[in-house]
Amino acid sequence: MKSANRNGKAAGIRDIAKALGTSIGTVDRALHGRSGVSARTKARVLRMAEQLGYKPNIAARSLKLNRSLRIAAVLPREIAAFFDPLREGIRRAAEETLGTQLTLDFIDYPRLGSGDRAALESAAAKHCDGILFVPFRSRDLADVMRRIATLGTSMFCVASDAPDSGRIGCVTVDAYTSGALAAELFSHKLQTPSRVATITGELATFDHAEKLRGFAAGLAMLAPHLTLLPVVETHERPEDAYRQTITLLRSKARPDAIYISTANSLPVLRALEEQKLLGHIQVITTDLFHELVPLLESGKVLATLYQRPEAQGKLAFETLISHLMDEDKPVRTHRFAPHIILRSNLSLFVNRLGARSAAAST
Amino acid sequence: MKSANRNGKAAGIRDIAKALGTSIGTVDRALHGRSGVSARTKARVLRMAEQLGYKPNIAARSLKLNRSLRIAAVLPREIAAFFDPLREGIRRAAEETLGTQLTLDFIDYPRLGSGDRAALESAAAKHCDGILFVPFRSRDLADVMRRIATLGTSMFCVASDAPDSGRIGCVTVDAYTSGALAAELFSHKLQTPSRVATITGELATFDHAEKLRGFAAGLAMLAPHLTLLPVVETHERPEDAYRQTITLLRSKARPDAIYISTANSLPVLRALEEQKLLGHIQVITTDLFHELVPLLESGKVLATLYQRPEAQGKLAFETLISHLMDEDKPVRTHRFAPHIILRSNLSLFVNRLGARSAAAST
DNA sequence: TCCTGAGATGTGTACGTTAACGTCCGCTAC
DNA sequence: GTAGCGGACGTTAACGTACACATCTCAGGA
Repeated sequence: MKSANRNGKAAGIRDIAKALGTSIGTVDRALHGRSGVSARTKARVLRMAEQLGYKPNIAARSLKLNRSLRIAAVLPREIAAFFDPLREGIRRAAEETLGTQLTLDFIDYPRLGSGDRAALESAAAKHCDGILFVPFRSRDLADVMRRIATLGTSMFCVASDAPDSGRIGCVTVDAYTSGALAAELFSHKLQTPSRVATITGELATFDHAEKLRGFAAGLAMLAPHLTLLPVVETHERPEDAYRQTITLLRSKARPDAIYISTANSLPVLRALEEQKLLGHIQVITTDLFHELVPLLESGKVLATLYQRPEAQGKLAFETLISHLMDEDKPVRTHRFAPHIILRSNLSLFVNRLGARSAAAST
Repeated sequence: MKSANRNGKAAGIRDIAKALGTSIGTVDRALHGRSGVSARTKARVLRMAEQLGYKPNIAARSLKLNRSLRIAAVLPREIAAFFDPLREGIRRAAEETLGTQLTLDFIDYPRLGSGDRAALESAAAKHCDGILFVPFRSRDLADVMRRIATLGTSMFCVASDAPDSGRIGCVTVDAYTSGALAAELFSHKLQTPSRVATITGELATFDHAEKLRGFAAGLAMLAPHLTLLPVVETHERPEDAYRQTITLLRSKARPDAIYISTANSLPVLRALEEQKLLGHIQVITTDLFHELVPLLESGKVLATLYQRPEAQGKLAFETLISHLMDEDKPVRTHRFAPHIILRSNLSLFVNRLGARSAAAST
């Protein structure tokens, strides 16, 4: 409305200078709070800028500054169903980033908990401006993280948080809520007294512990008729997960429902299928991948809590970049609401897996 | 990786020229497919560009081109709980838009179906490059839309679709899925034969009809034990909604569950409360606003299907802009997955309402 | 009185791209 | 033979900003 004053063109720094009969150098100094301007002149410039509705031209600025940023994304290859889309989200966000010449390196390591430290070190050796990574077993990594942070690299967490590690921010699903949602869904579906079990990855990972906390709290509040069995911790090892599930299913206190709070749910589902219990035990899983689709379609899995890896990657990257471009801008840590995927809305999410569908089938 | 070849700086148009011993003018013509370059030279330029990993500097381009776009967002004031955040999403997206000097006009009209045509005309009179708006009763508006579109203004739909209206794209929640989700949630909660009712706004609005189609299909597929009562159409008039609900609740075939597929659910909820049926009849609503919060917290409303107005606004704006900046880029129409809000994840969404909370209470 | 230094202000260049304009050259029609 | 023309290419001036540098002013000490 008022931003264009005279002729429809937006006011620039030289318009301010002209209006004040001063030079663009002075205006520049005043606007940026640099030294070398008298208080009086500075005030006049700021007032005139306000009056003309001055908005800096970001294109011109970033052309002039011509910054270059180097970002590394240190992520595990496994679980691909989660980390591939997360990488894709980062890649897409990077590609849409304007105003800076940026180099994005993906540094992969085999699995969560295996090679992450080394990968982090090698990323640090490249002297990046920022590193995106997953703080699995956060306490073990906190020292490395803090060291890298003091070297001037901004550390940013995705997929799990690591409080008190020198990280400048993080983007995760709200883990507590994930757990609570699973509990609430069970509370609606199971209307008679039942036993529910939880199978998790690594309790030393902040977000996994949070999920279980949320689940237990949700059960306590919404479903007093549901009994929570002791947690099963798989440490993300498929064989362990399978064996522990078999043991669980053969135990006297066999659960009527299972909440799998890690994306590594396949071994558990395999055990359930082999014991012919799929469809008889209510199951809520975490995240989405192709093997899960038919199970959701047939109702053998009640729901899955989708952690929106692509959206996480995108937002994490954008937040990190925005911090690097503008140091004093406060960095928020974002907590995503997980998507509840049921049969009815499954198709909307399967489309996103589509691209990889062909690749997976070869 | 390979994008920076010699010294770490990315290759520019003049690097290509230098490498080829030609001029930047020629390179520019070749890269943009303009006339005035021989086929041979053009091929050499393109090859060298590829080889050097040339990426155009968008900052420089947009600085030079210095385009200015004028966008109008034609939206109703009612229902504020939906359209205020939608506006906010548009505003925020506009503010983050780089590379163009844009003017964004918000043109408001009282209510859906009341003043929308006039508002649309007044927006068209401003000769905008693009218009964002809500095609309520799409068939009635199709002729206006087509006419404006032929005048060179790109029409873009939010919140509902209007197929075959000359619109260049749209962003909505997947309405069919919304309805199907409501049905699925009821199918889990109501495990004995029951009657379910639907209360909608305007069946002539594409998305409202779709929701009911999805709801009916979901019931048929997942819950044969649930009987669907005839639809109640409120035309978004609060008094009608209230009266019709009272009639419904007093009828012999009183429903055990109600799906309200319009954001205008307050009159219905008031009727339910007055009849002391809140908590006894399962209710699923659409969208989120402050009055709904205590009802969800207490379990009197089972769930609400959140249409993510802010995200819709943001994406709609971004898609429209991206089309206006780059004509030949194909415009996708986006279908959002609605968020299922239950008690457990309510807090994550209430935070977004927070800012308006204070304003609403004054 | 002149010199010095510091603070205040003006000037000019560069960032990479675009597009208007200028130049060269070979061809054709007279 | 030459004027006219058009295709192929080179040159250059912007776009708005940031910053290094030049210039100016004025106070204070020698």
